[in-house]
Amino acid sequence: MSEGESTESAGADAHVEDEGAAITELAKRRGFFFGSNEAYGGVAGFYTFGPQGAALKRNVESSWRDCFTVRLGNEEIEAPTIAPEPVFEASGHLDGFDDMLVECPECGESHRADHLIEDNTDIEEAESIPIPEVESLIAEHDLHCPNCGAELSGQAVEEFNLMFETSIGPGSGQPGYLRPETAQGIFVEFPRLKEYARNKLPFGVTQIGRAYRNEISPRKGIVRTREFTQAELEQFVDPEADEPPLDDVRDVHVRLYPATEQEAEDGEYVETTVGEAVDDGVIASDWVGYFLGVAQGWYEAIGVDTDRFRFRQHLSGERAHYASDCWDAESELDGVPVSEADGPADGDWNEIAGFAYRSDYDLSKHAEHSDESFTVFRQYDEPKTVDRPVVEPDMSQLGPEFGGTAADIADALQTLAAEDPDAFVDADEVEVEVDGEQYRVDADLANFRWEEQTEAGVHVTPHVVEPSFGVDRTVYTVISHALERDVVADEKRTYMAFEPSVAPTAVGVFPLLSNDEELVSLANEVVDDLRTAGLSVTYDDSGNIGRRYRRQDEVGTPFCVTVDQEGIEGDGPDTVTVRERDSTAQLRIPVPRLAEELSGVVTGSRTFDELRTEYEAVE
RNA sequence: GCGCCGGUGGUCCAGUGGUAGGACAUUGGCUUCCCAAGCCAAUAGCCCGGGUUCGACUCCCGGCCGGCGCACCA
Repeated sequence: MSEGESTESAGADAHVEDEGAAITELAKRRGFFFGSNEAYGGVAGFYTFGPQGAALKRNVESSWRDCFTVRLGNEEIEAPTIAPEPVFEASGHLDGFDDMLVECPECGESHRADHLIEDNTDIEEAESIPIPEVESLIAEHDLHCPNCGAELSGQAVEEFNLMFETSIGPGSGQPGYLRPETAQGIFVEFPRLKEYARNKLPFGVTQIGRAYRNEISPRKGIVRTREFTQAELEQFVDPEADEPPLDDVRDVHVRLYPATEQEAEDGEYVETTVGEAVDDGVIASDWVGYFLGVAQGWYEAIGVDTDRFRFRQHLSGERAHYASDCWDAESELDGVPVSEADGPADGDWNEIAGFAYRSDYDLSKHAEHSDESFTVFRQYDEPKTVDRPVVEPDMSQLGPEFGGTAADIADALQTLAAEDPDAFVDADEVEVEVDGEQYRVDADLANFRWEEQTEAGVHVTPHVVEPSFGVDRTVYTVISHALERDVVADEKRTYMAFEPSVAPTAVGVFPLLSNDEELVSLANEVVDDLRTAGLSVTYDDSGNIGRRYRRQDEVGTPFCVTVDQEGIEGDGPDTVTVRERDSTAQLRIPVPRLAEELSGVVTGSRTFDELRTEYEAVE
């Protein structure tokens, strides 16, 4: 918070004190989300979305789908949440998701054993060392607790895998794991998915689904849980041939926090456009830049406050070794807008999405570990004619001479010809190695020659660009950024300023008087009309009218329809009043027009301000 | 996982070694009302297990849950 700043503006922009507590309280009371299984004491890291929260989340997901699947022309799949062990051996999660913890006997601090070894010895990649060896390494190098200095030698190293393990089938079955990310479900099926894309790059596959991580200590409510929803897009591209439609988002404004600025003393945001950032090399990958632009638009559409939002680049140490560039979308959750912060370090910033250029890492890994091919064939514009070294070993001679190893020797000859064709030229004998043994083969038996071959194209392992969204955190952000307080008719009001398109309920309908049968019956007709039009509608006749408005304000219902006596008098069609949440302004609209007009403002094809020019204001 | 603090109706809190009270919310009635109005009434609670005690929501121990700090967050 900057000094000397005026705090007199107590309007809708004044941010809410202790926002986290306010949201938790509201979430429980109004049914957005709450800790699960409270009847049995609860378990940390699991949350249930109540009626409001589930609807909000559903709308956010559907908006994501519309943006990242439908509008970008991608395909969505739904993979299982459990996969057998080999999948995670290939993906690296079995090793990489393993934490080795050693606890200090004196102060009780837990430390990553592999980090201790890496920090205090010349050993790198200590993560892959087996536990018993790690224990002896700690003793050997006489490692001490970085916190209190106590000796760690002799302490047990505990293994902690962040994946939930299960067994598939009866008895011990085969080991399986709940997926720690949805992405592998797409990568594993790539050989089939590329067929559906008619073997043409680029193409994108999306998935929205649950993922599971057995976090040591889940915190911050819904922001970090053990079961959560991801929305991921895996964009498969030919690294040499494919370019994103960058012009679509070239002018989109973004707030960037590059690694260089994070490392600088007085680092600042770079306020720029996607186009400029890519041109200047601030964003290294044009694909990543493209998706940042698409995402920026989406976040704005679902009501993320751009003044509490940024894209932060991963520092080199944070980045997976195969990822050439990686940016996170981050939202601020403490109620501190960028315009009021002293600098980028201010505020409570949380990762809500990651955008990574993952190269061919994922597909190559699965190609290595499985029997499938994870490539796409790229045809040349014109077939190329090339001279290729060819060997055709004479097996009728090699067989009798080398017995069981003859086939391996033939393979070795093939490899040698491809790698070092000169070894065959003018040679009487060639030497190959099989299982560590050297074999000399008469060059004539190899039948080496140069052959002219026609190549129609190459097999390319696609690179993957991955925008990956945490849905629950996004929902929390939307709630946090929508929370507003103001004063209406001298009464304090709390309301959720959700975008109409994501609001859990679109319209509240009330009869002004609950004991007037005429009003009640028309109100019920209106409810039917609006529901038939596809709107999510709630009916309320309990308590006075102001109370009912406030109930809907608190769950962010953007429009309320009140059926009053005045509207059913006279000769013309019945009319009702429509009240807009944020301004509390009211218009009188004829019932026959109601469904169409409200559908328009809820889906965003019209605005309430447009309606204001067409209909009579109330009061 | 370690440390500190906390856990009382739906929510937010007060309180006591002899089992509890407020505010708001909710429901019904009256009022017939366009922004949490008024009146009457109702529903609803001491996180779990063990110990101490004649008696524990209260004190002690353990667990679970939450907040904060450390660690962790591919």
